[in-house]
Amino acid sequence: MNARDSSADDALYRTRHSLAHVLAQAVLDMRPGSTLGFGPPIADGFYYDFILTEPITEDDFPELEQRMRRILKKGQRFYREDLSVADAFTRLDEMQEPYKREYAAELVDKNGLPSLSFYRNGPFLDMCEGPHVDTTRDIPRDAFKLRSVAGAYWRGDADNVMMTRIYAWAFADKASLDAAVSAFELAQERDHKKLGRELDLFLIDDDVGRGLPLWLPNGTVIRDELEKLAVELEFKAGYERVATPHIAKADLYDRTGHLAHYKDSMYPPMEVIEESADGESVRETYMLRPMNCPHHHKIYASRLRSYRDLPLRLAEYGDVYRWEASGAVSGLARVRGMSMNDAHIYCTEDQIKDVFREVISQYDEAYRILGLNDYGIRLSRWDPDDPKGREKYVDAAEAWRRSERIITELLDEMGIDYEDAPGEAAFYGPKIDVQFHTVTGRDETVSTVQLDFAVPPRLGLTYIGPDGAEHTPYCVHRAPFSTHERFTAFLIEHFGGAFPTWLAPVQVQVLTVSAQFSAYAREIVDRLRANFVRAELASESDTVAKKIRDGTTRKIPNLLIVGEREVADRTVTLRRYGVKQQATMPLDAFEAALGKAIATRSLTFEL
RNA sequence: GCCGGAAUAGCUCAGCCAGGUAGAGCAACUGAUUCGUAAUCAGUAGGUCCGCGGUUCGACUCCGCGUUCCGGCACCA
Repeated sequence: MNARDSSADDALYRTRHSLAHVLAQAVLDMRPGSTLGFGPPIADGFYYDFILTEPITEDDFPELEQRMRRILKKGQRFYREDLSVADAFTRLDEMQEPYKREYAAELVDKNGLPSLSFYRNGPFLDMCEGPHVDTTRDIPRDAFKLRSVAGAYWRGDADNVMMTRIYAWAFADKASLDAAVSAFELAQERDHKKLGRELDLFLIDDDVGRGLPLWLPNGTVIRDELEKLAVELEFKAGYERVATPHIAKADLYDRTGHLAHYKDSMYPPMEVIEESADGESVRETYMLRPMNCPHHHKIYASRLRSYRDLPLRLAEYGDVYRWEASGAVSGLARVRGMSMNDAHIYCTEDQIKDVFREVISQYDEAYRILGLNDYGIRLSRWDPDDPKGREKYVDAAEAWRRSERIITELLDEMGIDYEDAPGEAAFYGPKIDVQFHTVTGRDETVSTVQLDFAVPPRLGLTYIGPDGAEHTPYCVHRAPFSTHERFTAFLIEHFGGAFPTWLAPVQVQVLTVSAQFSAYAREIVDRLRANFVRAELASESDTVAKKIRDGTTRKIPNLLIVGEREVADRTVTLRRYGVKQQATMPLDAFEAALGKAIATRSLTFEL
């Protein structure tokens, strides 16, 4: 069911898959009359979906686990049985498993299977491909743990019934289970919502609205530093910055096609009525913009463009608003108002590959600076067979094939490994998504490069070619730093809140051993601040131990301790976050090293 | 949006199951302390127990509705 299942024969797969059956048996025992969905192994365990007669909550887990262990103890043997299609259907009807029955019919229809396999262990019977362990005694009783209960649509389709999914961890032995559970708990500590509160980075206030974060001073520093970096990288690559308003007339989004595809996830229209000079009232409809491209397109279209002007690169950290589904909104990761690291590159078809190369190398540079390397590339393509395709994609088969071919060739030429993802394209064209594996165990799209063949012609964008005739440019959309919101959420978790000096809200905190040294401490702070270092003086009335504890809790990267010795020698004692060993050095040397670490955006701070 | 769970001081949480109108630690504030490496001491203040309704002599506690958050699913230009 996913890529990880290729090792279908290995023992752990069989253990997890068999445990799913054991869970189902225990659930049916506890909730007789419930019906089954799917119950596959997954990366760290397994789940099983049910329609339950009575809800199950996490409070039921101890009892459920106990029932499972009892089943394991019994040593139920797994028996496989292959039934003809007709017999299989009859049996599924007898079992009163309508969802399994539906799936069986589809397997037979689509794949033309001549027979279907069933597995029985003890009283439990399930239509299933296998393989399984020999007996439930082969499964370690202390290497699984129920994790959570969740809702999930049957077959992943929101038009279907909602089932109850029970997730569990399962491993080959207790040590692996314990390791996975404690890794999970550790990851919870890095949750950006938790760290965002603890480090005073942002807040979300009900009176302002769901999904509309307010950036606090500390968080704003991170935003500003990221934006500064983005602007530098873009400047070097020949981008020109523009600034455009947060709203536009609804008609514009009608012409681009955004309304047709995304109306439901836009804030509703604002109607205004104005009186014109001749006394007529003129009604106009405005919308909060859900993306910046139409505004940039209008800048492109504001004058006649020659092929000599291309590629033309327009960049803006643009604020956009999207009516994200209530259940999707979460912290900074998914919001309704966001600031996007946007740019649109207008180019000819011949230039597409070069533009992509340039953008990809910019991504490499950005990731290198931030020390990000745990990611994969996904080629997000059109899916011509998608039953909902008419709503999801522009209808232009030839243009889809053409643009996808260009990008596929490019990826191959660059020797980039990618995951092919039909059905993940934007409505206006294919894209390359950078999928990060986050420390909290999720996969998420952080950056993206998109090839848009559809919107420029709709807005009548043209350039004059060498042949003297009008042509339509392509538009490449790119956002290496995603939105400030999502990217910061990602970085908070990546760094666990302990940002490198150049990104840290407070870069240096100076602590005195006692208040009698505060003149020197203040001098240091003033000197650093004069050089735009975010330095501050720690509270005077606390003990040294307390000040160190506070600075460490706030994850300030550099604590400077000054006392009698430092004042006498004009030195500072540097205590780096997470580094046991301190170093005492001349103030000048510290300033020079710090200045260099900040200027080069160093992750480590070499002394 | 859907399924399930939760909401008590700025934060972390106890009290609620068995109704009798709130408690701790940290943070904050005030004072004392001036200290060499992860919590100095004392005091003060801080709560429409998410909101609205219902049951009850009486509701933080029970019930209903709503809001927000969390875990997932769906969605993600």
